[in-house]
Amino acid sequence: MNASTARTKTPTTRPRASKAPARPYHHGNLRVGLLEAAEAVLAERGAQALTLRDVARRAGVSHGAPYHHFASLTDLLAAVAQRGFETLGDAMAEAVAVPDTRERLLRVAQAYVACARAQPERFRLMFGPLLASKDQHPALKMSAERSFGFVLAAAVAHDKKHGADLAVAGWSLAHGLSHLLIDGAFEGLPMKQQNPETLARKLGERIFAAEP
Amino acid sequence: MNASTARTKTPTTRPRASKAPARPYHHGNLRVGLLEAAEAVLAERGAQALTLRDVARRAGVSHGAPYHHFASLTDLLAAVAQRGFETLGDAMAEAVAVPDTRERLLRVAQAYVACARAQPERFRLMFGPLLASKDQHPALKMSAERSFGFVLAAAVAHDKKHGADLAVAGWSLAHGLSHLLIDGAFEGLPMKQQNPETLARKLGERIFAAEP
DNA sequence: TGTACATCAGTGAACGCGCGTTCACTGATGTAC
DNA sequence: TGTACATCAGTGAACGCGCGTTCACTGATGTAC
Repeated sequence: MNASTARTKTPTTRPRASKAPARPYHHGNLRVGLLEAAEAVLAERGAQALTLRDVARRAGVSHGAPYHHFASLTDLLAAVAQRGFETLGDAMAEAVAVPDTRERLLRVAQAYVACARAQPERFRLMFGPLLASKDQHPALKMSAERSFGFVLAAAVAHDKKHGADLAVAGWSLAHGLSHLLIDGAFEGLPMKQQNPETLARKLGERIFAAEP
Repeated sequence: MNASTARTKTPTTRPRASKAPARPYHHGNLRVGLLEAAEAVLAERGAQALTLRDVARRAGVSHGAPYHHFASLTDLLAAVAQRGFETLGDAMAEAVAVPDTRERLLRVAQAYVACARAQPERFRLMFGPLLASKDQHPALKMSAERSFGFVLAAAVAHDKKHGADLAVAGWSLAHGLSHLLIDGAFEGLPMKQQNPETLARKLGERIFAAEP
């Protein structure tokens, strides 16, 4: 209802010597606008309830407009997931900037869990079946591999010999913990309430002691 | 294809003096038939591509028939997920039947991963967002809690003091590993190819050593 | 053993719905001269 | 600075589609007598 109101107050044609048009014919940066709208819808309703038309509506644009920027709904979703992996990768890059290799890994796990908790539905999308075939989305695949690279590198730096095992263990732990947390699986459990990222770190510590 | 063949061999309707009717009017056990059809469709296409009409088709029945057994599509899916948790719970019950508490936990982890790998799409459904609100499906919730109970009990039996932590760590590890395995996330990684359940056990061992 | 009848478990036509996608179009913008 | 024109980025009507669900119906089954 306020969308139409907002539109009414503007002449739109001939912006020249008039006020700033609230709704220009051209969006300006619709690609990004759509991605942001998609993230908003995603957070509200989840990936399976997300439709192209919803996203277009949210971006304040007709439902045909997105096709000038994305070939299909799946393409849009892949782009959203890609942004998610970029965010995750950036968080990991920051987490890794610490000298102690053990601390590095613990912080990577923390960052992983924090990312999942910050945008649960996006996290689900990133790893969900909707985009299971990442080969069809090379840019998405690259962003995902970048994130995974941080985990592996940190693990190898800590333990050259068992690096791969350590990486898989830590990654699985962080991944599983993230999923279970956002699913609320621990809610009925007899656990002292604690900050999830602290929990991630505490559980992560269990993984190191196995070194021979 | 063999379903119709199998059905052919049974008379059912007025077996009186005629040939065997290939398609009796009544299915006999449609509820179970629908669940099995749903599992087949699920395995082939995944949960988001699964439709009630598909399932009915697969079960060899009109698309209105399921409503005599399930109130809605969601109800059907919940029932499928419930069966999944029952299977998982049974596998855990078996895994747990071993005296050594440490071995017990390792075997629970193995069972968890095996269950996920046996029916990946069902696993996704069980933990996916489609049935996120388990409160609306009490039977599903109970089956799920039964499985989780095995993990917790095994962990507490091994370490009364840190049982909850151990349970959460092991459960997260198994859950994450399962997810990543069925997503094929490790495929491009420099890991020696190994049996996933063996991997589960190996990683699980890392978790114990942290005891003070 | 036979008959009447209530109940159960199917059928298949119909409903409205919102979706993804296409298309001819038009308004806005940028560039060449 | 002005004009012509190609190109870009929107609009909104239209398409066909398959979906979940409902409903009046009918065939099959079981039970009471």
